[in-house]
Amino acid sequence: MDISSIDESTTSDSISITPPPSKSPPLKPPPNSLCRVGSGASVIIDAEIGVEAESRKLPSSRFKGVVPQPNGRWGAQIYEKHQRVWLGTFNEEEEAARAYDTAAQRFRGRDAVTNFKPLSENEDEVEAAFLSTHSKAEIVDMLRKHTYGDELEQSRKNYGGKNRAPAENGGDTAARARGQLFEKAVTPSDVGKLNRLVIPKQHTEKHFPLQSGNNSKGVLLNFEDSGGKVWRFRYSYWNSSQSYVLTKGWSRFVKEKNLRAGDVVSFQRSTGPDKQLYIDWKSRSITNGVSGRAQPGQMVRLFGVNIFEVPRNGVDSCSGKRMIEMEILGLHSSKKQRVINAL
DNA sequence: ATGTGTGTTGAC
DNA sequence: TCAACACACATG
Repeated sequence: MDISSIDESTTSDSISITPPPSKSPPLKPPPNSLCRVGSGASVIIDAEIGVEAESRKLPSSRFKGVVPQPNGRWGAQIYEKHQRVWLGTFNEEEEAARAYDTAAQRFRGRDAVTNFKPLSENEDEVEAAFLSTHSKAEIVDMLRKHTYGDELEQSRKNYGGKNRAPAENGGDTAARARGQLFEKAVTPSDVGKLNRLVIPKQHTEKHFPLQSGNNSKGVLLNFEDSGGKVWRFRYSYWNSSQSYVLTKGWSRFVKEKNLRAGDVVSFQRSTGPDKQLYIDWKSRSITNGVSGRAQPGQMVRLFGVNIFEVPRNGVDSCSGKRMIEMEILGLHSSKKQRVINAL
């Protein structure tokens, strides 16, 4: 694997790569003259003569960036700077072709020559935004893991406002990229004296590793918050209530973040090879003007510097950031609260 | 044992 | 830049 060598230069700047002058995308698949029979060794049938010829030769793909594999599957690859970037292997030739298309658009811009791509140009804005907010390495990683479609879908769902994270600058976002696992609006008991957070069952089964027989005492999970602070929670199953819960460590989080019933905690997991877990939170509804909290449109200032503008359109992903900004500035939690109340 | 994806080469 | 080919080596 050589993803690490992918350099990151064309991200937020407008596409400067010019398409090949003589070609006009999209590439249309040529007539189906080759038949792939079964899997493994290829058999090429000459349709004209009707003679079946055994051949060790692998069938060429009709698609750009797609190469046959010895076992009948298909590989996708793209070249950049004298180097091949492997995009993974796929069961279907078309699947590999789509992977190439995606990579081509990320590597070479919207006008890149592709196999299918410009078929649906309407909803492409979201995908274009998605591509531009992920590094090449991340996109390649998704393609190789066959998770690109899911990630894109996630991003569509989260596409509520314009407060998307800014594009990466040095290609360093590979370690930061994360996919949303789930969110929960915390209940009064989640932030009360029970010192636990109930994780909705459908989410635990989908996202969290605990298997009932496996670990009755639960496991310790590390979550990183937006300020880079790591929180360790015990994650376990409570037979009494038949629920999955975060216990030890949770109350400290509630206290430091000053979580209140109705606030939303969200969990993410790194999309990269490391499976780092992340936790973040946002206020229930800033527009409701919960006492002691910032109002919409208000500029949060600290030491004379504008650090955060409270969004006017209700809850969004930035609403917890004042805490984080203060953490960066090294304030203790008690002081943080005082600063907030003073705002 | 199987399959992936890299090393390599030569054409375009 | 690109795909064809062979096969080292990763994977289970």
